Amino acid sequence: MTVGPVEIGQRSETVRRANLGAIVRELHAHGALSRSELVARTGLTRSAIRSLVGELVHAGLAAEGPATRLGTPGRPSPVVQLVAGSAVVVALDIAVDSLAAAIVGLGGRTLARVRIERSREHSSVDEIAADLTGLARTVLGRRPAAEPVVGIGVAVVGVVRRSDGVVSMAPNLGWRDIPLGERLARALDLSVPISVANEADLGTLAELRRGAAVGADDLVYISGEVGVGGGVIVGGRPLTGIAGYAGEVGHMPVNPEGAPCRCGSVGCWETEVGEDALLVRAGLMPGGGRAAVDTVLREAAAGSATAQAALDHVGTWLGFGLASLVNLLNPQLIVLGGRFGRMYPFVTRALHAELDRRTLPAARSLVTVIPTSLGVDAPLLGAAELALEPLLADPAQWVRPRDTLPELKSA
Amino acid sequence: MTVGPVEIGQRSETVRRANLGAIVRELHAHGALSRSELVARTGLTRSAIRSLVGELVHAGLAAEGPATRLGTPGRPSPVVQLVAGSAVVVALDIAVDSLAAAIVGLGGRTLARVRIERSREHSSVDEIAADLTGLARTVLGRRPAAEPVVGIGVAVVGVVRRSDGVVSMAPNLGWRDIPLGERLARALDLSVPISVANEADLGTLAELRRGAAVGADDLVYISGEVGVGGGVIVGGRPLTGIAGYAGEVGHMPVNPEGAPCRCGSVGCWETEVGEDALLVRAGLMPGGGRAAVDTVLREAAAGSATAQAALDHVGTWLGFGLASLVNLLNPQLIVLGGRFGRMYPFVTRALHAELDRRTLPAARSLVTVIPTSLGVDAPLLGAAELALEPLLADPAQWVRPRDTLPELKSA
DNA sequence: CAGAGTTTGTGTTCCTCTCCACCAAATCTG
DNA sequence: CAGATTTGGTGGAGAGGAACACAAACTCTG
Repeated sequence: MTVGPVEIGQRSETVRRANLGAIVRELHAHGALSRSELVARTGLTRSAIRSLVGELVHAGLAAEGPATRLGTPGRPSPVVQLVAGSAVVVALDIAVDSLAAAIVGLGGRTLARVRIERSREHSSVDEIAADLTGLARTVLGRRPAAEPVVGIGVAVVGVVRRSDGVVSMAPNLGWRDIPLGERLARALDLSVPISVANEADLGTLAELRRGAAVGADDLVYISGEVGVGGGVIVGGRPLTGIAGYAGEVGHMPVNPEGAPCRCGSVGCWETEVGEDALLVRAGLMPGGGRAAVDTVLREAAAGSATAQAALDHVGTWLGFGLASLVNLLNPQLIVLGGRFGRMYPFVTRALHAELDRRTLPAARSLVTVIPTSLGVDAPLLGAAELALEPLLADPAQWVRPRDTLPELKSA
Repeated sequence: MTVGPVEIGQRSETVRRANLGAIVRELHAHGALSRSELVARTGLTRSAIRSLVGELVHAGLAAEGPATRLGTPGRPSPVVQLVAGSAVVVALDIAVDSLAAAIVGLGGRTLARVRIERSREHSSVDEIAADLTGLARTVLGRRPAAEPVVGIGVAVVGVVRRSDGVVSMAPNLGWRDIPLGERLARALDLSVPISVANEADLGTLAELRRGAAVGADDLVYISGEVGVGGGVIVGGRPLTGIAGYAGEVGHMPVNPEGAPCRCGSVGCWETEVGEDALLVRAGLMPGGGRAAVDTVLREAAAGSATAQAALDHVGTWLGFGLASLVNLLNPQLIVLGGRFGRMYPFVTRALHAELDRRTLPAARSLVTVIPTSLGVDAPLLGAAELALEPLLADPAQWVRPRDTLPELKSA
């Protein structure tokens, strides 16, 4: 219910921008809304809504449709909707086992999407950049019309410096200090801003905007893939930290007696709840990927004590780590994503037992743990949201400024 | 450099309010500033600054003094300063071993202050409320003139629900679900808003505004008293969580094999780095308080291997827990407060070694660990800042609205 | 010591945005 | 079908900040 911080030193133009942004944000989040609903949601007057919506319509960003019959008395209110084709972004996802690209329009509609499997051997920047460029061209070709592209968002399994899109570390890819943003910007050659962020952080954003966490302003998302990632929403805003490295929950030290971690440390959370920890305890080979995890789940469902013990181990340690997060962040919601989402029914008992044991009652009573509602595409959707952010924050840039009012008056 | 989030649905009045707030906030944070410095800092024009400062002066919240000679060419700019006596708050602090009260004026000047020792036996709400009321009356009597009181801020060693000032748990006081805000409001009978918050959270705020962390928008503060508390600043804003319970770092589980904690859990961070952990390892009796800690530090300085080993243990575990926070929050600064501030020189080696071992290099390279620069009064100052917050956010409420401009014109 | 240059305060004018009041339109209810 | 209710449209009013021109005060230079 609040928009981002407004810079000090406001002018009337700033007000217009903020109000336009508020309207676009509401429409982006909730889909079609009648004018009167916009009045109620934003607190703006009918006159202001009329003027601003008129401007959006004139700029082609929004369209007004006929009123929906509600059965209530009073003049029906026309329904306003963002035009998905008025501005689109390219979303890219570099996951451990796959690459994906999508075209997503204003309002959040996916206009085109493609995902390919990726062998873990081919992880050089050149190969991945080339593959992604190909995917991007594919989806750009598949979009219905020549919708204008206003941004590129990239999700990547690695630690990313937000300011310039440098991947400072990605163990799954073997990358260190790779200027991914720059590389992809050059390869795609679209001359629009490019934003790169961590896959889990973007999954969190997607969950907040389109998934199970809509409306949860204080949120923790844990993504279990090969490694363990996470994202945090604080007061409705993504937690980035000073450089964008925040949310690396997988490398919280939890066990002083633990096993060595890929990051170089010992006893990281990931070494207890990561994919390989589960597989090894279940008697399987490490590195088995998603299929192996599903095997464990099937075995547990069939009554295998070994499989269930492995899942209990993961569940207990999940609860152990989550207890830290609950006591530290006092979140409203914890969303388990990635493999954890599928494991959820098998780990929930151990997880909750540990959480009950180790969290402060006050904070415990307010938090709910749920599985993700988005599939593998969560980071991809989050990347789209990230790329759309500038447009939502300041739609005025895309609105032709001062020839709307006379036209409105004469119309 | 940013003000708080502005509600959607802005009006011109909102703009004025935000700009007035920005000016007051700058003056509150930096003390005296010339008009031209205000222009530079806020981005507002000279005209706007003139009008807004004029209004503040007219309302008595600010005063303009003669220009300071800078030796630079050009017309000198008058210096604007907040009038500390124009609005004051009552700050209260319920610490483990002491109670304190202060009168703090706009701009942050402490006009009166008193602190008394408290025996740990007398911890009932009635006793503490009575003592605090007495202290408050004392400082209110000592203030120079009859400055108007605009708020009350309370720091307490316990977990506090921000919305209504209920202390949900305070092991040091033996409290559970105590409506402290309500009790104190009734006892003080000042008919001004009262805000209650955790002592460490308020220490963090004080450190951010008045201490070693000025300008650090992503900050972690760890306060070591009998227990271990903490506060987090994210993007310049205090992290509260959904109900205000955030920052309970003392109860992050860190050691599955650890000792039982007062909170009912096992292996909390507090059980490894808290006061008693140090004392017992140094061969002293637990519960010795500040004096006992100082004894350990003296012994270590004198070369005692036992004392230094105990400090190394604390330092290592401090680093272990801080590593979680660094990987999770990617802060710019970590401030060690309370007993940790005094321990700093003795634990820094072990702490940094552990931090180096367990944090992601990217995040590690950006974070600095420093001891606090504020003394025991940090929470008290933070309580004052908390109580002043509404005034800073919207000084327009305290400004007589619309009789300034005519006067300015005729003057 | 005087004039040039620089910086800042002052006051006016203009622009933009929002709000308010009134009227018109569309729908439901009895 | 008439009244009630809700909402949209329009024009005027009010408020706030920006831009501009001018005046004032200070430093620097010769």
